[in-house]
Amino acid sequence: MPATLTIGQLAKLGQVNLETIRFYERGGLLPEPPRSRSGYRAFPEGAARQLRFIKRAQELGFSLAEIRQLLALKAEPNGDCAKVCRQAREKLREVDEKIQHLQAMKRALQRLTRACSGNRRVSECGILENLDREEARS
Amino acid sequence: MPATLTIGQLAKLGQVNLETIRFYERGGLLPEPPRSRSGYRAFPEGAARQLRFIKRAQELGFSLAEIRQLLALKAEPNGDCAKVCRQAREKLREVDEKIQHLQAMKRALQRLTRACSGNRRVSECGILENLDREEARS
DNA sequence: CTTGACCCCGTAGTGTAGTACAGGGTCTAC
DNA sequence: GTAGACCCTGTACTACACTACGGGGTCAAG
Repeated sequence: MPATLTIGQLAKLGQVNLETIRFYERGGLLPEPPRSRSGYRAFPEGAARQLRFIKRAQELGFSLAEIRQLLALKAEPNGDCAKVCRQAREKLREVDEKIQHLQAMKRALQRLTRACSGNRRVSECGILENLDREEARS
Repeated sequence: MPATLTIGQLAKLGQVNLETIRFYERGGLLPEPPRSRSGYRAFPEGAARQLRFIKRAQELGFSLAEIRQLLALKAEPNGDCAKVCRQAREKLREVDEKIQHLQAMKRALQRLTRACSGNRRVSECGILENLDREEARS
């Protein structure tokens, strides 16, 4: 087992498309790896860790731009982690906001589905009437 | 006060960009309006209602493609509204799923922010460690 | 020594929902 | 009669995160 990975091996390991690796490299999310004589990328084991970091941060709702920032902070040898914490708290706030918003949508949709008996003609459909009405949604 | 609206008037009334109106027209969300001799669009009052319908459905989480379907159902004179209700219930389910997903993200972020005292160096940052770890998030 | 799997690069396309712009015509008021 | 506000068309651009493709080079097995 070699100490380095080809792009295809890294992609398989990280469960991502091979093009995604190149895309991340172009975007500065993965460092440019050394190359073999023939120009093939030879990723160190650390690349798999970094890829995992990216995927995990994504699952938490961080955009690639934000992940770039996190990686930059991580790379500063003597930086303190306060900025990282601030990022995480800010993201938490954003996620919370999205939840609030979706819950409002959910309540409105519940009202609508209750307004619908399901067997009337569209001309008397409570849902369509609601969306059509002059006033704000009731 | 004329019985018809110019595109600019409709845009102002509906609080959308004028280009959005043309975009909706191209996408079949607003019917092509009659034109003046000089080729200006002359929207009937109903266009403002339809625009409101679109915006309201959007607020509920419907995509433009779904709204196109709703409008088609609405236009069928003798259709029944069961399909509309199914759409609404399906959307409710989707919204609920998104909420679940975001709540999982929220919990994970809360764990992370608790793991961070805020004054350590990045090399000991609980958040970065967590994102970096081999195993699934704890 | 050829076949097939893999890799390279650069460019272009996907989907969603718009937004902007260039290069013109029209309409209203002064 | 001309300035300024409005309208027309078609095309291209935005953001986001990829994904695909064309045209080539490389590498290991048989």
